[in-house]
Amino acid sequence: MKIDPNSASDLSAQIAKAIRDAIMSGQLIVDERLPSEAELSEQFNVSRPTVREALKRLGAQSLIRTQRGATGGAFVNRLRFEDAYGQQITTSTLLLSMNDVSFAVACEARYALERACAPLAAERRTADHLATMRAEVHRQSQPGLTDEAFCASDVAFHRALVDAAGNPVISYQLAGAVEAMQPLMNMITFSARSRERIVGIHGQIADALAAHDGQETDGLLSDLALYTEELARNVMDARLAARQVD
Amino acid sequence: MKIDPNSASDLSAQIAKAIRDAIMSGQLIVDERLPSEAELSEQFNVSRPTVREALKRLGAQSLIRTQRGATGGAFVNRLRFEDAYGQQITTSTLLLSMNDVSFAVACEARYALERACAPLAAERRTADHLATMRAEVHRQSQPGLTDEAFCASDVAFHRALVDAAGNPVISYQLAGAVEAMQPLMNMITFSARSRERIVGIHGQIADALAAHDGQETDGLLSDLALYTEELARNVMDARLAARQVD
DNA sequence: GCAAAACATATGTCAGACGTTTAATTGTCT
DNA sequence: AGACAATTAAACGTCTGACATATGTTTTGC
Repeated sequence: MKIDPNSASDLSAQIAKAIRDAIMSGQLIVDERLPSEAELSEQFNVSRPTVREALKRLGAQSLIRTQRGATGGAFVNRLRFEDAYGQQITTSTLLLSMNDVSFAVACEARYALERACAPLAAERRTADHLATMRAEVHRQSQPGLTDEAFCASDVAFHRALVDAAGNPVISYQLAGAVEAMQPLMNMITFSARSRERIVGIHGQIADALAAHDGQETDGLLSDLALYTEELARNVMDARLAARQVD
Repeated sequence: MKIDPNSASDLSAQIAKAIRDAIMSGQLIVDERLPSEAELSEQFNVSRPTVREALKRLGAQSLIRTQRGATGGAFVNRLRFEDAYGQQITTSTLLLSMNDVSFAVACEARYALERACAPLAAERRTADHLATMRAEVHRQSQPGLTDEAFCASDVAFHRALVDAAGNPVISYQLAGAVEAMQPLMNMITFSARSRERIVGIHGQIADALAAHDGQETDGLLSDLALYTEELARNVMDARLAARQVD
């Protein structure tokens, strides 16, 4: 682990990279303790604040955790799927909001990926997953629900569907696609009729999964995708019309 | 943007969270300049090093960039898909290596998601995508290629397939799933016969995409998934047998 | 009028110090 | 001897103040 003091980039960035590489190449293993900040600053020939900045960078990526106290220090973190979810969602959300990704593109991605786990979910769904989905369907059917609460429940429903596939890698990858859609969905105002239709499809999806029918699930998701895009198109058209009146 | 000095967590973590929330909620927009470090340290009532640690955390997530000099400072970064790829791949790779994810689970996830973009890729593939895939097929068929080079070419082939779907959100989400498989694949020793079979399927996939045949593509990916898992199983069995002889 | 020098501003880095947390050690009392 | 309390030491968390460096702006000099 060495750094180049003459390089253009920041020292703290170089140090962070050196340690990150050591972790990814297996030179540093899970739960291993890094040298103390004082020792690292000696090794790299930099000051302690610089080392600390590097460690904070790694901490932000959940690559290390720090403990205070006598036996404290920085430890290589076992990166858990749950930890990674948050980052994945943050990043996905920002990517969509900062890159003018159209609703259609985001929606296509979400449903394409979600349909990919339909057969697995149909095969492996547990009673727990079904119960979660039924509960969300029930919540969605209650009148007086705000649009935002409706969307949140929608997300919860679809996450249960994805989790039902029983593959943590898939759940992780799709967390971003599903959750990042929520801010976009929140722009839609759901009429009582459109809610009814969506909740109806959700119920049918739960039924299909209960019957272990992957093809039916896939078809229903396809319907839902088409309907969601239609709703979004209507909203956009209405806005465009309103703007032209101004 | 306020922080609680009595909270259990670090001040720098709180400050980072406050700024991150401001970015995600739209209070800070792309390319907007944050107050200088000195100003922030006054606002939050902390020292400059503490502010700097917070900024480094955000920098590690590509949420901000910093510039030195007179008109320098920290700016809200436009998060681009390309920037996010790297983080996505790093995180996915570490998740697989640190959580005892079996080859079968990772493989299932990868092909399930990849098959999801088969119909889109078949519809939208450009001549460019086809050319890239053909070139990789050609490289893979050359004798004398190391196993690692073969795997790298395999990844390049599949990325071209994913990109052919023409949906940046899908490309981003799958970058992790596809690239993170490479270290796992590298553990497999590819015999001449198994390479021949894989390259054959790759060629057929390119043909199917050229013919805009999504269903055929999907079926071929399914075949490839099954064969890859079979290869991995053989490797595992061989290792197990070798260990029992010891 | 224009080029070069000086200036102002902001980040990057350093040095040293003090506070706080935590575990291990030591010491004392029962 | 054993249990509990006090001390100590190690490490991170934070602060202060300073200097170095990069860079845009202004002023100066010709």
